[in-house]
Amino acid sequence: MDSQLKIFNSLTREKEIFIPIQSGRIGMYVCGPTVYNDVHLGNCRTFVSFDVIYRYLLHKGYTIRYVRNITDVGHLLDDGEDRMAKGARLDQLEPMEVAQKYTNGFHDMMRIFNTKSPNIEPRATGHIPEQIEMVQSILDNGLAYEAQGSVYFDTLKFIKKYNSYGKLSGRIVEDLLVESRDNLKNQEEKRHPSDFAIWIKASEEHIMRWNSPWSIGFPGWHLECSAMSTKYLGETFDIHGGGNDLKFPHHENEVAQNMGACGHAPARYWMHTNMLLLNGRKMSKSEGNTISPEELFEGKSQHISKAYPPMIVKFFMLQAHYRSTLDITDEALVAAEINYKKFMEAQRIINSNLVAQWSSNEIGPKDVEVKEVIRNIYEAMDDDFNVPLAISEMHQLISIINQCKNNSEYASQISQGVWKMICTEFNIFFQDIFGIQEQGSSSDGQTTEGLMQLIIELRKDVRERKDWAASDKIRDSLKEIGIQLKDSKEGTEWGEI
RNA sequence: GGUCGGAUGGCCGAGUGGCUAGGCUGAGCUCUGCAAAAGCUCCUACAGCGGUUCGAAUCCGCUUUCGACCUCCA
Repeated sequence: MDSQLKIFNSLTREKEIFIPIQSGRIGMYVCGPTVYNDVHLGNCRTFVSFDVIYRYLLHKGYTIRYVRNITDVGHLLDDGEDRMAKGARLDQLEPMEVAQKYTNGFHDMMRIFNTKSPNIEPRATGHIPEQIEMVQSILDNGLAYEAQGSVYFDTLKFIKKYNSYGKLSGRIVEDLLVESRDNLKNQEEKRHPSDFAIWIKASEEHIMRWNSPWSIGFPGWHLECSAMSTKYLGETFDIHGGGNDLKFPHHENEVAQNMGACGHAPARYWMHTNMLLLNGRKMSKSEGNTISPEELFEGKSQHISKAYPPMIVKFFMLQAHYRSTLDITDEALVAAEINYKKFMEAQRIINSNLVAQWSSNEIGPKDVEVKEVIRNIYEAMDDDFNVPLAISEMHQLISIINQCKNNSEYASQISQGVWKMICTEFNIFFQDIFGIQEQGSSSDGQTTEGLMQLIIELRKDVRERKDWAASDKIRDSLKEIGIQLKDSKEGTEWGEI
């Protein structure tokens, strides 16, 4: 609302007041997935985090261009083989088929987590000319050199010219300069170990290859993001995000490339999400310490006791700040599940007219308290998107909602306007900003609702006759198939367990 | 080894130089035919050792310990 948005900028390691370059407009680039394998949960956490950030910025009224790339080329394996090519060999598919398959899978997962699509989702392979142009610009500026068909970024010259290499990731240039790595391919072509390839000549067996002024080859590791962010957001834009593990070398080199080509850094605010942990360690495809989204959803993992549907997993993720690590434990997931249900129940109360009719026509004594809670939610979000704190304030709101529902006298202490405010703001945050939605039910909603009303009606007759045995049998049987009945003075309600 | 970031109650997790986040679990109570839900109450922690301060979990130093990055990784 009125308070100023603060963002923790990785560049300065401080929270800064966010001021967009162009008033009211934001350009945001987030590093997307490499589509040579199924998405893992860690990716999901990062993209869920940025989704909430994106949604909150939208809610604040900004016009945003949100760009998130798909990396389908250009990353080397340890053995020097292109990732996409390796995937192709394993699956006996065309490289682009592999990319498409996993891109589809990624999109499905983003939909399951109810994240909004970026405005542009560019693919690295679709921007080879732009990348070649950028290589040429860097060469023209004297910050790269060609060696046997490959082009390398000249970190020594870059450091001499700008003295800013290592700023983002906190590297010490002197250390970098003495560093030496011997297991790197084409080491002998480099003038210095810290130089990195921006164009790589393809070996004979390399499948993904494009023509260029230097060789038939493919773009370097970090070039795509530089080229595509520049193309769609301009040479300087507002926010650049990604996982913490991309800080070095990926983002550091990205900055160098942009400065090398355009003369200035690409983004004003760099945001990094922290890692999702499993057993206290980073989830990692290459180390095998992982639990897949599907395993979580289906409960098929040694690490968990039961299945956790996507929205519960998402809610679990939101309970930690994006810059904190989050360790997956069964206990924490159980807590998230209970909380999720609590929120869904509150939403149901809000959407019924019950409380509205009890609220006061005049200013109520509780109004101030409610407004305070709502203000706290906004303040939490404005303070570097503190979602967990915002959620804790929403628990206060839920407590008020529940008391209103239980107690018409309590409800009458809140004015109609403020009750409406509770409803509006709760839905804004829960649905629009956190992007939580009802976990899909297996059966058709309307039919179930009708059947349940009938059963509740019949059971009411039984209860009026004080036939508790029959009444309990209905309730117990329903419970066995996952439906919970709740009796109260106002009647009986039902919900899925 | 270098760089960076953590260490908060049974568990998860915010935050701050003094005004005891929040949630989950556990115990008790209210409501209720009994359940369930909800409400109320209780369990009050900041790794250790020094220092700065009227006052530190919050600032500084050291120690222990964990993690991330330094190599593809969200």
